[in-house]
Amino acid sequence: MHDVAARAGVSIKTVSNVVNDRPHISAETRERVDRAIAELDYQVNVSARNLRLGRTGMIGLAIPALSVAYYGELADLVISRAAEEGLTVVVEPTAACRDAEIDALRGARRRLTDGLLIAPVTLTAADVTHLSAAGPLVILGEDVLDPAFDHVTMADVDGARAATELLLAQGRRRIAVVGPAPGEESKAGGLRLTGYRQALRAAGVPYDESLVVAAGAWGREDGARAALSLLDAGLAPDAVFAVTDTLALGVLHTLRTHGVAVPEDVAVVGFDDVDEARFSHPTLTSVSPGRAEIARTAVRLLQRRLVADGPVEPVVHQAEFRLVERGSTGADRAADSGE
Amino acid sequence: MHDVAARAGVSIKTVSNVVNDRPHISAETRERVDRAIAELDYQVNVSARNLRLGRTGMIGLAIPALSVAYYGELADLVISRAAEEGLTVVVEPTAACRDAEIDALRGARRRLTDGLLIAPVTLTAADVTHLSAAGPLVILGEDVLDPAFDHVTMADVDGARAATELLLAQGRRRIAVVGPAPGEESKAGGLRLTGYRQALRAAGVPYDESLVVAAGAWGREDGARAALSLLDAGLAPDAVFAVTDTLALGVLHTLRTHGVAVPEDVAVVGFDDVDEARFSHPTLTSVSPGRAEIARTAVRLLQRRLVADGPVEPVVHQAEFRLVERGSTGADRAADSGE
DNA sequence: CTGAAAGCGCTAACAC
DNA sequence: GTGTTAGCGCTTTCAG
Repeated sequence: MHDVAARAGVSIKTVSNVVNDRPHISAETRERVDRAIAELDYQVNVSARNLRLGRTGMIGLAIPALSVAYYGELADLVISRAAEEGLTVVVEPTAACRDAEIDALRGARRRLTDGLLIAPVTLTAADVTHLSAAGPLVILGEDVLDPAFDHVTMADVDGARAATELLLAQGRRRIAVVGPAPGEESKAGGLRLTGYRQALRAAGVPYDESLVVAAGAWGREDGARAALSLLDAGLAPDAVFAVTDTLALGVLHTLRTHGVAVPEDVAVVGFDDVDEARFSHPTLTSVSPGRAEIARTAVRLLQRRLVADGPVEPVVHQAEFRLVERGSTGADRAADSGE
Repeated sequence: MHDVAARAGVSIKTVSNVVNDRPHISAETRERVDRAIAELDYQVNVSARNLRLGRTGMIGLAIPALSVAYYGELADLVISRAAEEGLTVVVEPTAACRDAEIDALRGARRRLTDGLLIAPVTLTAADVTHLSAAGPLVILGEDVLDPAFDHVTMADVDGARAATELLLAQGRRRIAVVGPAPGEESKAGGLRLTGYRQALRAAGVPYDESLVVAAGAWGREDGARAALSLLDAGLAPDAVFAVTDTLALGVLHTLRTHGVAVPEDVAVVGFDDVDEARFSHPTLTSVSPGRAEIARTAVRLLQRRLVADGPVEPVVHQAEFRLVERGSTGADRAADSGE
């Protein structure tokens, strides 16, 4: 910067002003400085600027893993939105592990970033003591852990209700649910089960607990196994609502290998609307949780805290969902793929 | 740090020594400093340290997108290896777009990081002029763009040959290839086609160009479409080698919907060994390119440059592949999933 | 509108 | 073994 100033025949302060696009600089001076910058191939030193400004321009994104389709797609969106705000994202995979989530909250990495976006899987409301570690924070996820923090949630209950209503409208009455673990009322699976029950109640269809199958984890194989247990038990459902797309894809697999026609014999709906749902066989009807809106809102809320002087009123934002109908509920599939 | 020094009754320099684990510090002093650090909840200022040291402790990872399974899985591994080296990763999705790839190489972000790992999709050897932008660099990918840089490649040719040999050993003689675009000899598709041809030649099986089907892009739907064109053309292959798993998954889809039994009528092999291959129907035999080794080696090569004083001799490293046999070539599927 | 000087928090010579 | 001191490159009062 000294060199640039010397070459342009101005003071170092003027160079700084030009670089930071300050007003009150004569066009002629600005041009001279710009030329000097170009000639010397000068680039500002980010570390020095950060030191002086007391911020790093970076935010953390703590999620279970990038290899999980939902989070990989979310990360792409967050990175893109953050870039528009001039922010750089550091991804911290937590492997859905409690220690890693706490570390994201309190660890050294936290000092490296100005703020944190975290999608907690294992943390509970009781862990908010850990969250008290200072610094701007936005929580992504289903349940509101502590209303003292910003939350960006999705419409688990309403989305699940809409999915169930679609099945009911087709005359389906024995609608199985795959995924919810007992006792997880406030997590995604539990909330989505709540939406399902609301739809049943509104339609006057009795709730049959034997049609609810837990799935262990949320992988394809868990869905396949759950569907198998449904078939083996002779429960003869005429529809399945799986609380995630990966589970639904596993369900589709089992139904296919057992000669059950989808959607004729059994309709299937998932949740998440991952890319793979557009290409499965049949294509998968799913609740799109508004990933783009979630990413956008999360970055915006965090940025709001970054630029704020004083304390900021916490916000809970729920993204709008959309039910995307595809082949697994009999929708026209012509637009879905090239087949 | 001043406060810590004051409270511990030592100089600021001693605090620095303790924090950085320097030798020649009496246990007693160290303990006193540690206590003061804990009491004051002191954390080093990363920006200041970086400014002083002239480095940031961060590396970039430029890949097409995290939502693409292969790259999402790779990113998880790179982040984990980098963390072991004390490095923080900044992911830069390029959307397989030329401008974004050049920006990763020359843009402002480059100044923020000490080094860059890039998986170029559009850059060619001619673009090495852009690569000349200073700074440690490791190139991930199939072809060697410029031997002046470190490259971490995978065994495209050998892996494809092994895949083809497996099919030949089963007596398959009409082995279709899905994916290679004409004129991309040095890209992944072309290299994998080369391996296929080597295997045919070694087995004395004539190369039939009509069995090679380009696929446009590398999505599931592209594979489905390519398989359809094979069937429509009445080419009656008894096996398909798809140059990526996503293509292979599309191929499986089409075969299934057309009543072609896999592996009885047609065996299928993919390349990449993405997680989804373990759960498809049937499970997919695939060439595992050694993702873990690629991630490990790439981080190691970059770190080598980061710590080096003078110039470093460039290295080209090819990861070891492994052919993973699954249901789509008739392997025992018992271990693959819970079904 | 531009210049001079101070200092962000840390590390590394160099003395003691 | 430990203390003193001089910057790393930038932004920013405060003068002019």
